[in-house]
Amino acid sequence: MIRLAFFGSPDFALPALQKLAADDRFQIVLVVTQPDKPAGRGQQKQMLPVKNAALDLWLPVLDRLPTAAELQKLDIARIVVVAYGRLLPAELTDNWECVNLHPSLLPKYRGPSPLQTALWNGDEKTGVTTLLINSEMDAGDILLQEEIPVEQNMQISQLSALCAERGAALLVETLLQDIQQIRRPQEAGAATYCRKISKDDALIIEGETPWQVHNKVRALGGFTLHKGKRVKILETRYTAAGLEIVTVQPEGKQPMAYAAFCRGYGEIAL
RNA sequence: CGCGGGGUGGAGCAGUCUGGUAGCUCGUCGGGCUCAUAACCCGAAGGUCACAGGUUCAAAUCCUGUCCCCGCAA
Repeated sequence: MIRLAFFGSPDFALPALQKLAADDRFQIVLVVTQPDKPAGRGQQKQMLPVKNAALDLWLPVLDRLPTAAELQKLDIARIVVVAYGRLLPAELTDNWECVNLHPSLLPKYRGPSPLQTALWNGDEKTGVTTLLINSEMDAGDILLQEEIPVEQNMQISQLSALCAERGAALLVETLLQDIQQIRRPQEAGAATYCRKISKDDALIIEGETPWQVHNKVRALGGFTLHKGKRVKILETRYTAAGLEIVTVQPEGKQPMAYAAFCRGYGEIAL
């Protein structure tokens, strides 16, 4: 049984956590996650998805970074990192093999928003990569990689769920390999980076082509201003005929079909 | 106590400030026109105006309380 520490925070990390926890070739001896944050309407403190899931699985949870000394006592073989949310300190990466799951075809899209960026750019394929963590973000040696095709009308939620699932399987496979045997360095010159997404990126700008609008909507959840109100464009469909708005949500209102929206508010000019 | 919007026939909205017996664009049903239609014309059904209490001759509308939904932000 391979003893592991699992670092992760958001939904994307859940399939990996659950798969590893359910597999009796592995034993998760510690789950490390980000501390609870005030979130949502009302600013109540809320547990992050991984913390929640870990508690459900009766796994020990730590919501701060452990020191090397603390980890030493647990006698772990490896650290597994899936969307933890911050860089690991050198005292951890130097002393353990830290296996990270990254949802892109590295060295393409190093950084915090590979899935969104791939959709935003309208890429036809993306993928999942397992790699060793070093001191530079997403730049460590690649272990295993798998391509995933991206359909034209795929939404970020679907792509994310798909990559999380495939990634979890890839992670299991990786952890059973002889890591020193399969590691190969990234082609540094081919590296591209994606940046952190901000809410303003989702604003649909005048002059964008239908294809650009579509990609923005499915990647970031587009919004526009209509008669002074903010309107989210939740779903669009892109076909040979052009761009079709499917679902929309005005601020303070329930999501609604675009046809229904038009009855009350009039058509959106893009 | 983070900021804010909203709950009106099946859908989306107007009406609320300046109380006076419910309206618009659709949908549904019936009829008509047409070679035909998601087009056009005529007609019909369908609403406890979120809930409770209060003010008033009179409340969707003003006051108080409750429930529910949502946007921002983080």
